Amino acid sequence: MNYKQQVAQALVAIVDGNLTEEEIIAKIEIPKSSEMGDYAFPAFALAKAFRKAPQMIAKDLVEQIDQSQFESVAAVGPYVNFFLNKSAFSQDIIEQVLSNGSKYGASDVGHEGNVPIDMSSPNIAKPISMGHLRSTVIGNSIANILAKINYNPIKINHLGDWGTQFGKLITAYKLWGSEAEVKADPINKLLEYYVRFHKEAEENPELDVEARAWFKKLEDGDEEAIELWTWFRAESLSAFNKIYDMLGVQFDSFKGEAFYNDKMDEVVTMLKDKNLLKESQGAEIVDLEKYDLNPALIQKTDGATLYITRDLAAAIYRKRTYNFVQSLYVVGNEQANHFKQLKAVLKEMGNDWSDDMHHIPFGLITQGGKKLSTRSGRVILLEEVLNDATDLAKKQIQDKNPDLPNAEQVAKDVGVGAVIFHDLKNERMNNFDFVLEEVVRFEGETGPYVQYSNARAQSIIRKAGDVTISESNNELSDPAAWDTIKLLGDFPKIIKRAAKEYEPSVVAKYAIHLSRAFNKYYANSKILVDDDQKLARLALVQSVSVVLTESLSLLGVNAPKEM
RNA sequence: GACUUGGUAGCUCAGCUGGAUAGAGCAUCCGCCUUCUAAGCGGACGGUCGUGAGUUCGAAUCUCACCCAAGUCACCA
Repeated sequence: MNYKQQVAQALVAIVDGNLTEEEIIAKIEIPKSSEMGDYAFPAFALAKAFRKAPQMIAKDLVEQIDQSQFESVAAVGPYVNFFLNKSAFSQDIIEQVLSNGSKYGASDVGHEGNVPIDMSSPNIAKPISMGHLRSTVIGNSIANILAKINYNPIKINHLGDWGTQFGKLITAYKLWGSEAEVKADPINKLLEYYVRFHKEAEENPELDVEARAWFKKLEDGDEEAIELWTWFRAESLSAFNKIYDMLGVQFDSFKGEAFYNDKMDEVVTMLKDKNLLKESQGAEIVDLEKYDLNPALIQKTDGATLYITRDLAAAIYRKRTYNFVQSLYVVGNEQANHFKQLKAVLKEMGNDWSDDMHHIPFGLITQGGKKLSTRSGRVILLEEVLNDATDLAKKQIQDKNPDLPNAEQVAKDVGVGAVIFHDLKNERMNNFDFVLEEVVRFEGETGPYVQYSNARAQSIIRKAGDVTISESNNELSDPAAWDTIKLLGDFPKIIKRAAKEYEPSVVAKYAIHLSRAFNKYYANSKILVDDDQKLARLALVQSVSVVLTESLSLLGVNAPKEM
């Protein structure tokens, strides 16, 4: 960054006032390959002013420029290519990494502002699927990234713990369930009752009547209904927590839909007071025509409230409770319209802070090209995927490194890491078709590849034995190490971009690039040879490990020191 | 039909605010473990960047139109 400015300052002195420093900075680009230089200035922009061919301009600029602070400056076609001083740059970057450690790349963009993040949000009595995985790991990673630039993320698991399905569930349980069964295997049993209910209700509509009655009881605070609901919720939650533990994700709040039950009347009243509610086809709506949106349906014909009413109450509650600077919703793209409506209604109510609410959408996971759905039986259970991945990692360890200490834990780190990384490495919006062999792959652009690179770095440091790696005197001029060093320098910029775009894949891609550069480096250059740059090389290896570990940590992936 | 996403190598995807011969991984084929873990490294093969116009010195990138796929479109969440 300072370096780019250096380049711009050197240029601004010799362009005869035709371009400002800012304009030059905007034009400066980074060549595709470092063989072409570290920064490049295309001379096209000066062609008109100088009335000369860009190639000539580039040549002239190189002759006039003060080259003292660069390794070299060269004209290649219409470009002026700048090569940084490798020794000084490597010393600078390595010092920054080693002195800051895991805090390298941190900044104070957020000023500790609160950012509630609505994420994961599974439904009680249903298993956590691959779809929830996306919301969970994307939300978790965004939280980590925002914390890194000093926001205060608040991870909210907006549980689906209310609704007519509980009437069905209670009915089913009373008919076919048993306490012992549920205790033994809560999610699967509850799901089984639920599925059976749907099947039998097709032939026996009486069941639906019964279910509605039970839900009514629940709403009215009937003791037995509440007791069952509380129990189902607790059982489900403890099953969910098992999976969250595997993923290494913690939440700051589990306030779900039920929590907002007594907060919706206020919303409806507010809407009425502001004359926003209109009657339409027997239901109460908010007209959003001026936003080019469909009307928001606030109250059904039977007076019951809907999803959006609950989300309005939740949004208002979050503003009051956290006074957020941003409020995020990590929810699938298929709900894009809903969030537009939600923000529009809040805006209509006079809440300008609705501009600080952002829907963070993500693409669909399909199987065999088809949408997953609980009802059709196309479910991929996250727990099974994580277990399969861990088992495969275990096999891999037996194969490659049978004497590895702590093999169980490493297998978990690698297996689960592979699954999480696979989900985060591509842009959120991409859809992907679930193929187990793809998700738990350990080679190529994968989590384990990054973990392996870090483990190798750690291994080298171990082998170095009793040496003291210092923050200073790390002037590496070796061209073989150059790409790695430059990538280390990019890390702070990468984090800011990931935060701005709410895009963990930026960090994941970076981790792959750094791993690749480092693997290439140590595969061809021996680190542990006794010469005057040995300590500097070790400092670089240590820096790589610090940044890889931190990158993985931002993604929510562990970085074992040995694997 | 309207709106939202997306359409880059056989497959999965990168490509930052338009710029130098369009890059990875997987798959296929070949080479490298007597030297820091081969979960690695190197090489080969492979692309009219959906199509057609336009803006520009210059377009995968910006504008418009069209084609294709997925998703959404008031009483589920």
